[in-house]
Amino acid sequence: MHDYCHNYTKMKNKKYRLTVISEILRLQVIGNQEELLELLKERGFDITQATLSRDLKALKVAKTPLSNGTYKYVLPPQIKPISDKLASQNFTSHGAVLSLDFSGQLAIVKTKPGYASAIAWDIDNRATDEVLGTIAGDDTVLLIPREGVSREEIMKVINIIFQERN
Amino acid sequence: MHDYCHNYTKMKNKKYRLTVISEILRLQVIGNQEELLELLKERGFDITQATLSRDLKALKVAKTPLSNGTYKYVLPPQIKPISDKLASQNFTSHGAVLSLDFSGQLAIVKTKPGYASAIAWDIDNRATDEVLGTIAGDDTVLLIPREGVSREEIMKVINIIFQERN
DNA sequence: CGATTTTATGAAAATAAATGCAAAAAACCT
DNA sequence: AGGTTTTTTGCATTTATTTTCATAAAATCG
Repeated sequence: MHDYCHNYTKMKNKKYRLTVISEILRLQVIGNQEELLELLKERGFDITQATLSRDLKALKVAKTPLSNGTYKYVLPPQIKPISDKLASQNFTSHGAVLSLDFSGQLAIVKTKPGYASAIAWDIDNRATDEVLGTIAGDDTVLLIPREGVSREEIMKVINIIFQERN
Repeated sequence: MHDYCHNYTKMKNKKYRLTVISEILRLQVIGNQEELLELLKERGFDITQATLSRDLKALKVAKTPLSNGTYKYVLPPQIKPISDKLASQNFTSHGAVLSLDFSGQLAIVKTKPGYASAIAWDIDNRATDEVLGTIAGDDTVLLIPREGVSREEIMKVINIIFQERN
């Protein structure tokens, strides 16, 4: 049985908290974690600096120097979400990607004829963390994984990007 | 009285040092100041971490989390006045080269969209000693270093060829 | 050149941030 | 529900970064 009595004052939902953190950072200049911690407390999030540090890491928030000699935590540039909507709008779900194979440190993506450039573009834009770069022919994409990224990780991300609908 | 005996090995010029720091950060992943300090020492800059902290602040270098769980110091986005662009004769100083990374024995040069072929041509022609060949996509150049050529050497030559003017 | 002001730097101290580890909470099964 | 696994968190501590303060070096000026 589900618990209908969600206690919002005490809510410890990480996802929600991350959202709130993003909002705060978008609207005001935060120079250190203590400061942000204070604002979060005001909003009912009773966490420690350790957790906040992890949250900021998860959000990929960077600490950057300002011209006035202070610092500011800044959100990463908006990343295109890998949403179902997006996925269903381009060929990603049209089966343009035929196969993925590996040879040494390189990966080869075979596509339908003519699709390689388009597929490569998708990969470049949506797997920036895992992929160093791509080079497209007509029906083949050469994919260079970032050093230290495993084959599994590449497979996973390619799967996510080009997942078939059922 | 002026001192004519400038000791270059011990050169403590801030401006130059900042340039070198920028170069390093542009080309490799630095996760903390100690690490960078070490690289600077190798290059003859004998400074303390305190100074480096100030340097990074001056350069507005941000510390940002990576998806692999580590951190990276990143330079602020390059702001190029249009007048500079007009004044330049070739891509070399247009900032068409965005990044240089390595994976195994290969190097990947990311460029502005459409620039890859041109950049590849420049590399082919000006780094014949270090580079065996290149393959260009749209915004990615796959660079195959000559056997025995180190990453450092590649970084160096790419830096020389595509150095930004101030 | 001296005197004065500005800038750069190191050493040490103060802050800030990251993390190992254990425990608590939540999510997942049968 | 009861057992199991995964995720989240706090605490304590480590590690990293920033800053203060004193001094040295460089630039400025009369």
